Formats: sequence, structure tokens, C-alpha cells
Amino acid sequence: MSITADLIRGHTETIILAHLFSRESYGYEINKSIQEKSGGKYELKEATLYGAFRRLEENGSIVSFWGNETTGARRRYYRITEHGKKYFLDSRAEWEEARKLIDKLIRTEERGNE
Amino acid sequence: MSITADLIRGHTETIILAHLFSRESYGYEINKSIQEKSGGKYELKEATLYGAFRRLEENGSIVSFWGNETTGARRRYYRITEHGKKYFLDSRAEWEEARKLIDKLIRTEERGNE
DNA sequence: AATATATACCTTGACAGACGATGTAACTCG
DNA sequence: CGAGTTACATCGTCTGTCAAGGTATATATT
Repeated sequence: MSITADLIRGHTETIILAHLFSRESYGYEINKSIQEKSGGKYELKEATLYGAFRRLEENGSIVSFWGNETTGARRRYYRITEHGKKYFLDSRAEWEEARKLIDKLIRTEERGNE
Repeated sequence: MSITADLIRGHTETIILAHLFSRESYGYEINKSIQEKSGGKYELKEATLYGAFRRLEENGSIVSFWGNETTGARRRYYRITEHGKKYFLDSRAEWEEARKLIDKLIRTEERGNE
């Protein structure tokens, strides 16, 4: 893991919702997918993941239900709600703005000769 | 303030160091400058700012000293150290990586017909 | 002379998100 | 049958942020 979690902090819910925006899924799969997409550089810790699920369900962004697996471990599936979709799009827009701002704020002024 | 601090969280120190990278400065000025650069959309709270100064000084990234103002309120100036410069450049590189990763992770897969 | 505003510093207590550690349980493979 | 994988879940701790409060000097207004 080379990406420190401090930098991701605050984006966990958005990342999860992005996933559920495309298709319903379950915790373990979401986490594996994030690991793959990050090339192994980042993984959500389980406590973080399930904590985020709880918050998202509490605020009505997702709903959960047990899958009917007949083999293997049981899975709790999550599905994004309409409210969750809106919340996600808002969060993503906020991210775009924050990204621009941080880029601006951590740019050093090595131009200074005009 | 439209940018929530949760999204900036973890970048406060980097933002401060970016500022001190260009020139030595003091708390109040740094904060004002951030407000201006953000177009009023973001400001560091003072408790956050001074907390960050304390951490940065503790880990040797900055040194501080009282200015010799003969008028107005006294100022505590901060100067970035060599260690601080390295820390800043590392942090900025981490940000670049984290930014790419988050962009990737919150992108929805609306392409899916090939 | 009192009041307000701006500059400038600083601390305390509380909160929220992230994490390490730990636990449960079912299946799989050698 | 023991080790590894899949899969869920919680508890206590740590850390960064913030609201609220405080100190002090200088200038402008009333």
C-alpha cells in the first residue's frame, strides 16, 4: 500500500457509491475491485468499509439485503437508491472542485520574473 | 465556504508548506492568502492552522521565530527547512498519485458495449 | 472615552472517520 | 484435518478538524 489513507479520507463513501452506481455488489467484491483498480496500491480496511456502509444505509443512499447463495459464504448485497445517486453525483462534483482547489494551493510560485 | 474541509483533510500541511516554499510567512497571512486563492470558497480554521504549524515544527519541517514588528500585533514567522522541502515535494507527489487514483475510482463505467 | 473592527496569536474539548485487532462462520484444497 | 479463502462484523484507539473561547495591539468611529 503506497497511497496513505489520509489522502483518501473523505472519499470512501463516494468511491463505494461509484461502484454501486454501475451495479449492485457486496463488500468483499467492492474491496477487491478497488485493490485491482489501484494496482494494489490501495485497499479499504474492512472496518472502514463496513463503517461506510452503515453510514450510507443510515442516510438512505443504499439499501442492503442478504443474497441467496447456496454455496460459499453468505453475502450482504448493497444497491444504490435514487437518493444515493444524487448524493454520489453531488459528491463527485464537490471532488472536482476540491481537486482544482488543492492543485492551485499546492502549486509553488516559481514563476516570478515578469 | 462551499468546499467542505473533509475533502481538504490531509492536505493542510502540504498547502502550508507550498506557501512557505516560496517565501517565509506568518499564520494570519497564510490563511488570508488561502482564502483569496480559493475565491473565498475555503478557509483554514485557526485551530487547524496552528495545530498544523505545531506538527510541522515538531517533525522538523519548519522553524519559527518572532518577527520584530514595531507596530501592530506581533507575528510569529515560519520558515521551511531542507527537510520540509523534501517532505513537501514527497507530499505533492503523493497527492498527484492519490488524485489519479481517486479519479479512477469514482469514475462510473457508462461504457459497457463492446 | 467608549465601541467596533482588523490584525495576530493560541488552547481546550468534542467529534467523526480510519484503522489495528479480533471474532464469527462456511467452504475448498491438499 | 489443518490451512487458506471468502465474507461479514465490532471494539477501542488515534488523528485531524472545528466551535468556542481567550489574549493583545492598533485604528477608526461615535
